[in-house]
Formats: sequence, C-alpha cells, structure tokens
Amino acid sequence: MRVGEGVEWGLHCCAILTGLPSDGSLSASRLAEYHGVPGAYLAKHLQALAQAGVIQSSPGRTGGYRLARPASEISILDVVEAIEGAEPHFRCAEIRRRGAARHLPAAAFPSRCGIAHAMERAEAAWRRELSRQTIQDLVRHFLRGTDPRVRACARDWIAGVLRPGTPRKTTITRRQEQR
Amino acid sequence: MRVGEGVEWGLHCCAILTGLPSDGSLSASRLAEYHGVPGAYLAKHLQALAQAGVIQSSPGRTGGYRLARPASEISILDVVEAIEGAEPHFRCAEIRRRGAARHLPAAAFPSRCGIAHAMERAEAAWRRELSRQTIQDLVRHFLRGTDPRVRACARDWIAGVLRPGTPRKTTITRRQEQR
DNA sequence: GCTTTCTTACTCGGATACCTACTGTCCGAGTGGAATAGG
DNA sequence: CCTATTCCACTCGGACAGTAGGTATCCGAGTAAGAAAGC
Repeated sequence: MRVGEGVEWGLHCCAILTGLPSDGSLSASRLAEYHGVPGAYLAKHLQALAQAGVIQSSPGRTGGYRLARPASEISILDVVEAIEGAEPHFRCAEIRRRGAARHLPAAAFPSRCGIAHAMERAEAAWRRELSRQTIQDLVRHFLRGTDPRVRACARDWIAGVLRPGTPRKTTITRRQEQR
Repeated sequence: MRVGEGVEWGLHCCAILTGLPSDGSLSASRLAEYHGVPGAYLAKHLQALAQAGVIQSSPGRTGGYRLARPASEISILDVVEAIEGAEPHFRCAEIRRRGAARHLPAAAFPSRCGIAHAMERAEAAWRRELSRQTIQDLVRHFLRGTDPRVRACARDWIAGVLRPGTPRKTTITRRQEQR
C-alpha cells in the first residue's frame, strides 16, 4: 500500500499553476525543472490531470498547462484520483465463498462481506478528508507559513519563465544568454 | 495504491480463529484449505501476524495458530499493519527543496510540507476508522447477518478438523477415512 | 502392565523465483510565432 | 512599409523499456504424538 510520487508532483504543480496570471500557462518541462523531477515522466501525470479535467492543456509553441477551474474548486482528492485512479484500494476477492463454503448458494451470503464493508468505510473516511482540502488551501498554507525567501524564489521563477506579454525581439537574445 | 490481498486473508483467518476453543489451534494449511487460497503464501502472512503479536504460533505435530488475545482487543488496523507494515502510505520526497529553490537554506522551509500534512491527515482518518472496529465486531456482523447454512458450514468444518481433546486410538483411523 | 526410547509425520520459519504495476524514456503529430519573400 | 507565406522550434500525446514490490513456492529446523522396545 503506497501512494505513488506522481501524486506529490501533481499537487505541487497545481499549486504552482495557481500563481499564474489568468492567460498564462507553463509547459511540462518548465514545471519539471522547477521541481527537479524528470520531465518526460511528469508529463505523463500532467496528461492524466488534463484528461480528468483538473488542468487544461494548450498545444503549440506557446502551449502548456493551466488550471481548468479556480484553485478553490479543485480538491486534493480530485488530483489524487486523476493520477492514481478512482478504483477502491481494497478489492474483496470473496474468499468467503471459496474453500469450505464453496458449495453453498450465492443467496446464502449477505450482499456485502463484513470485511469489505469495514475497509470501504475506512477508505471513505480517507477520501472525505482529501476532498475537504483544496489546492487553494495548500497555497494559502504555503503563503502564510513559508519564509519570504522561498515565496520570492517561486514568484521570480514564474516571472522569469513566463513569456513576456508583448513579444519583442529581445526574447530570443535572452534565451540564448541563458545557455 | 492498493491493499494487498493478504489483508483480506489475514482478517478472515482471525475471524475463523475466534471460533476456536481456548486450547485449540489451526495450522496454516487448514486455514488455507478452508479459504481456498494457496497455503504456502498464506503461511507468510500468518508469520507476519505472529511476529506482530496478533496471533500465536505453536510448533510441532499438533501445532498451529490461535489468537494471541481476545478478539475484542484486536483491531482491524492491527491486522492491516501487521501484514502491510506500518509505514505511511504517502512519503514526502521534499521536492519543494529541489529544483528552483535548491539553493535556499533548510531553515527557510516550514518543518512540514503542507501537502504531506494534508495527506497525513487523510491517512490518520483511515487508520482511525480501522482501529475502531475489532475482529469481534466482524464476527458479530457475520453471526448476525449470515444465513444459518453458512454459519453451520463454518462450525462443522472447525469441528471436523480440530483434533479431539483426548487422544484416542481412533484418531488415526478417522484421518485415513478422510482421504 | 508400565516406563523409556525412537521413529515419524506434521508444524512453523525463512530463503528463493515469478509477475504485475509503478517508474522512466522515447519519438511522432500538431500548433503558433517569427523570419522571409513579395507586393 | 504592409501582407501573405513558409519554416521551425516548441508543445502535447501516446507507445515503448526498466525496475521495485507484491505474489507464489520451496525446503530445512524443530516438535510432539504415537509406536515400539525393554523392564
């Protein structure tokens, strides 16, 4: 039982995307370099988020990802289920009907195995807790509890990689200087 | 993210062991044949349960497993953690310190990443729910909601495989008759 | 008939293969900006 | 100088390997029951 690290990446990415201007977007490779994770693999998770409708992708040279709706309307559960899938963690194999009780008719068993029921309740509690907090809550927590230097770092990085609103000739020069 | 089937097996085994007389025990192979699961693999999980102190193992020809304490004092969480391990499902990789914020001192970050904190809360809710219900609750649910035929099947099977309290010469004959 | 010894069958326990699913990487289709050629 | 065209760099998207952890199996050490032998 283990949560894949894609969930952590996805949540961090959503948090960063919150800091974008409404018309801005960030590419998978930019998000990957900001977080220091492999870009091709992060792209896979971002695809899953896009398919689930959590983020929106725009193609082309200036394309990238942005949040599909306000951060206050994206729960952590949305992100988790988009990346890990919404299947239940516990899958009842109905072993109560195998072995010794094999020959008994299906009608002799209650519709739900008690063990499966107990596990489902726990999982529901887990999901409920995740659905309570939104990406906005995460960002708010970040803005309040984090050192100004870290906040400035994030802000400056976004400003640096965001394409300027009005294209100018100096754009290319700047790019080449970076190398 | 997925709960291994060993958890389901372990819970069913604990439930069956509840029906034993105080001096009785059941071997791994008997429990496996009752549930229709591979015996060698079930043995592995029973070992884990024994090491965690949930069940007790007795060696030798008449050995086997029995509950280490009353079923009312064994929570579902005890069984789950014995088999799956007690490590947290979400492991924060601290990617907030990688990438762009790499050069900032460790002191600039709050002690706990907000994302990790949110995930931990959800996991705590999951564990809390599992720790509320005990093996006894499962058995009670089984005794109440299950068809008499199923209950009789379980009872008879236990009576059949349990060694008689007072050893007699007929013991061997009985065994051979079963084959 | 009783006690002691021995055999034997059964138990648990850990070490060893296999297989699914997560992790990681690659290349192709598509798009929008920028340079360029023409008017 | 302005406009239409072409080109190209950059984007996403899905298809393709590598690896860790769960699944399944085996064999060895140990024990207690029961048979057998001796008294």
